[in-house]
Amino acid sequence: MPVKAGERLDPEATKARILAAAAEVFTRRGIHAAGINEVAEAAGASKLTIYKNFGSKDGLIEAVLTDRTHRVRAWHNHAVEQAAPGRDRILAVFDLIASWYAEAGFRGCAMMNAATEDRGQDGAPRRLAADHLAFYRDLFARLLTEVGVRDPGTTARQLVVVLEGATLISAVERDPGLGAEARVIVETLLDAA
Amino acid sequence: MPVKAGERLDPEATKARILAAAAEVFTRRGIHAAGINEVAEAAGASKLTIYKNFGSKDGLIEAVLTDRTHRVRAWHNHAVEQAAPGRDRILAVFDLIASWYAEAGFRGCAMMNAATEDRGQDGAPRRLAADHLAFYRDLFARLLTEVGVRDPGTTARQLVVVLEGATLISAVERDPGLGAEARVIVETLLDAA
DNA sequence: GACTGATAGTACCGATCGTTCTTATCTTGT
DNA sequence: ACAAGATAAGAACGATCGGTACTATCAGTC
Repeated sequence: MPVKAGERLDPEATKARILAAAAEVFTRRGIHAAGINEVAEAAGASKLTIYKNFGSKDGLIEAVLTDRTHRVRAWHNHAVEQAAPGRDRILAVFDLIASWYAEAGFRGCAMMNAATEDRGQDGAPRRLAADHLAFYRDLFARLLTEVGVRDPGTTARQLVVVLEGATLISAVERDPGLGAEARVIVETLLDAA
Repeated sequence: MPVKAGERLDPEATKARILAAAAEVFTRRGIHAAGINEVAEAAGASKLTIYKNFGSKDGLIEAVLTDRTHRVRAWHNHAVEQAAPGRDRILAVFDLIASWYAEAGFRGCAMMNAATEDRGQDGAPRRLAADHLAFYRDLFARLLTEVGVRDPGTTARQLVVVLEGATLISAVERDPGLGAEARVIVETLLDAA
């Protein structure tokens, strides 16, 4: 048995490697459908290491989703700061998601997918999905306040509906064109706000 | 072992009973998470009968989704015909889904949920989900043509984005209020179209 | 150079999965 | 009365699941 263990002894790197592999496998195959063995193989890790680091499959799922939502938030915050203040900052969010839809292997929003797979359960996935939606709502509300709309909270919720609707349909139909469509809807809603 | 088999010998009724039970279990627990045993128990049917009627779990899933999309289509077609011609017919669709969100046990759109659970796969769920979206698109396009908007196809796609976005968020957040929110968005889009 | 800690690989466990099969019971048609 | 067909109940099967245990191998430390 050729074994070459202990190759990378940085625990943090190992953990990150498992997280990245799990995110990829969960996205591509679905959380329920993917097994721990599959994640372990994709990560080049043993199941022992996965359970040492994350305790259980649910722990791994929660860690993957938490990591994902933080990355997405940082991603949007950065893109918004890059854009010129005003209406462009709102549209920058939708430009970003339009490019996301066009990525190979795009399968929709990981948080919404996980919450959907869980249906009735009130576990971490649903909580993280709700938090994720709240992030978008707060981000939009802040940007809408900057441009001086009358009711930022209401319009922000509208934009979240458009964002998630376009994301879902783009994933189901494999159509990156939803990004452009969402942008048009958003411009209409901003004009009316 | 008290056994009372052969009680209802109407094969069609048995099939319908299994379909209804499977739809309920799949909705409440998720398609992957629910097992055939669970469906059989909920239906008061044996696994033999399920496999005789539907061949496999995939066959049952496809039958449940097909039945569901046909019911939803009939439901919307009927509601639209009841409403006065014109803009009200479009809003009637969203009034209907608003009441749907408020139903106990609402868990979102069965077709989108099934397609989401399946992720990458190109099986029946994804095809049925795409067909379901196409139905909404065609329905809206027809109603929008009636009210004489400039580009019915484009606006129809926008309304589908709003419908599915509101449905997804309402399911994740357990908030029936998304129905009213969707209606406001739709009115704005109609005003601009 | 022995010790320690992290790891890969793998066998293993009980549970559950989808699926098939057997048996007994019931209804219907003759 | 009896045969035929449908069904419920549930045992059984192989596969796979989440999770654990064991072993061998490596890097770094003393």
